[in-house]
Amino acid sequence: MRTEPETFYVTTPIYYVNDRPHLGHVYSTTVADALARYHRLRGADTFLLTGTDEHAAKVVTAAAERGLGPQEWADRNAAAFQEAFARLGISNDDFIRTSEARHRERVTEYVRRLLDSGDVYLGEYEGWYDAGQEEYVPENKAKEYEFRSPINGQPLVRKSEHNAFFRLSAYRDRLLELLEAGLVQPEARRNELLSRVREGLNDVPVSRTGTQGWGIPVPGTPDQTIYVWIDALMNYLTTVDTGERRKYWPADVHLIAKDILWFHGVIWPALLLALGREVPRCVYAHSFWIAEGRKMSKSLGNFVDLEKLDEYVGRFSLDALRWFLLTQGPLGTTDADFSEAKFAEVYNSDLANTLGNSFSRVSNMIGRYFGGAVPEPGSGGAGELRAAAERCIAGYREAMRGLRLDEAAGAAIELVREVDGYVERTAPFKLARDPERMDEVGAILYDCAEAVRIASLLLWPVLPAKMEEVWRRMGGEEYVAAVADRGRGRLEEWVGWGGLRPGTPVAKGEALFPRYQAAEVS
RNA sequence: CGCGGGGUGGAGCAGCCUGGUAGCUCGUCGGGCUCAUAACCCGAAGGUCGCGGGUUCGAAUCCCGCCCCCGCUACCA
Repeated sequence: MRTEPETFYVTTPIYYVNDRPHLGHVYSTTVADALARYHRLRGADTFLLTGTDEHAAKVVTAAAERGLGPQEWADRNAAAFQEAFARLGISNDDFIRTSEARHRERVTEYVRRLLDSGDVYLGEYEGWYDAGQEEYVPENKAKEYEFRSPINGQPLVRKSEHNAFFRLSAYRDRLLELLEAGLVQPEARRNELLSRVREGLNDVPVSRTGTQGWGIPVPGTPDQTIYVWIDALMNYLTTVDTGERRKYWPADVHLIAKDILWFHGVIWPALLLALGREVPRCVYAHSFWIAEGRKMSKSLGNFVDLEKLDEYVGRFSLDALRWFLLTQGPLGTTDADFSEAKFAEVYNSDLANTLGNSFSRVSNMIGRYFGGAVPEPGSGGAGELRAAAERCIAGYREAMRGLRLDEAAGAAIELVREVDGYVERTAPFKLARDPERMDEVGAILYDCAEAVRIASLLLWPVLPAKMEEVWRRMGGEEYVAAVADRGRGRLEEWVGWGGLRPGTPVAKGEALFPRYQAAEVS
């Protein structure tokens, strides 16, 4: 027996505070939320972290354009993320902002330690500088653009400055070991990093100058600021590096998108090695959403923004949005398309026709034939639905272990489909015409209701509000109470066959997911 | 240039590592049922598995070459 409860720590990227929240942010965060909910449901001591990355140089300029100080501007935008996530029911346990004292203090401490150990050293950085953009252009990119600014075509100049460097090169072999052991997922992403790391690693500059006081100073070298990326990565550790929370480290999953894989799969683990801290168990990089078949970009102006998402929530419900994101999203290596037609199709097929309708027909029959109370199970022992439930639970568990949320949801919905097939084959509505056979009808409906109950538990991480509604309608107040306010459940015990008590009142209620009829265009 | 991923019925995907009936969801067509949200159940049509070679008794699967799309590589999760 365990004495300490098992912990589960999952993070989202911290979001660039100059951005307005959009589908990408919502997706990463929703995936992390569903994972966190699953682990809470099964009883793990879970910590879900999200937040904002605020020390970029462009924050200063964006703020200045609006006549604000960087902190003020960051405050406003961070609030927009917090509000958005609250409205979307995200169950984060904390929200870290890199401009907060708790973060700044610990980052300073980590960097001081790295300076002491020699993993960070002062040196000279020389490279191709784009004066117009006030930034260095990487060697290969500079070459590609024939040593002219990719933005305005002006010649790049050779420039050098004093910088702090991180001795990344020293960690090549240990990084390879970690990657080979499966640190990064999915496999395709891991292979990308493996081949790049095998080619060799350079030490990387980890400080900047001229940040106008915005950022975290390098200890002992106050004219230097810690490079925003390094500062940002450390959030995952700073937030839980306290007496109370240290039990959560190392993180079980850093959930990210593929564009920031290099920092999370290589630089961050190396920094942790240098700090003598454990590395995360998994860095999971998902792919991107495209919108209506086209890449989302600022130039096309086709970002699926919060307003658009709110519109979907209004039309289909928040859980429906979660369902679409989590079952159709780009968790794997290919990008996924966010399209209205696809959304409506998936909604009707999975949620209205299968899940909602199945709950509806089962609860209706219990109402009609048994006065709305769960009948007695059959004496001959549960039949095929029990076997189906056990199979689906096993598939679900396995999928969750591999972070395959779509597959986990699929396993749960499969159980609901089994209920439909079972009702069709056994036809309780026909048997019920014969008063002699009501025991038989009861046995069938008990199994159906029990399978629905089990499916609702499995589906909760993805569809929390709607499944809680199901629980309220069929005597699951215990579950509702347990998971309220980030509470923990006992999934393994709850999904055991026979948990549903005969006599429990079952209410049919309003349709859980009303069928969606697209507006007719004539 | 290089490295990585992908190309499978109308759509979206699985299968490929560990060769041997091409599977799932949706859509289409036909039938059934009536407890249910015009839902549910059964059946059918529809695929030269990007192209060309090769290995093999046998290739979607292994090997070689080629074509196209995507990522690393403005902006972006």
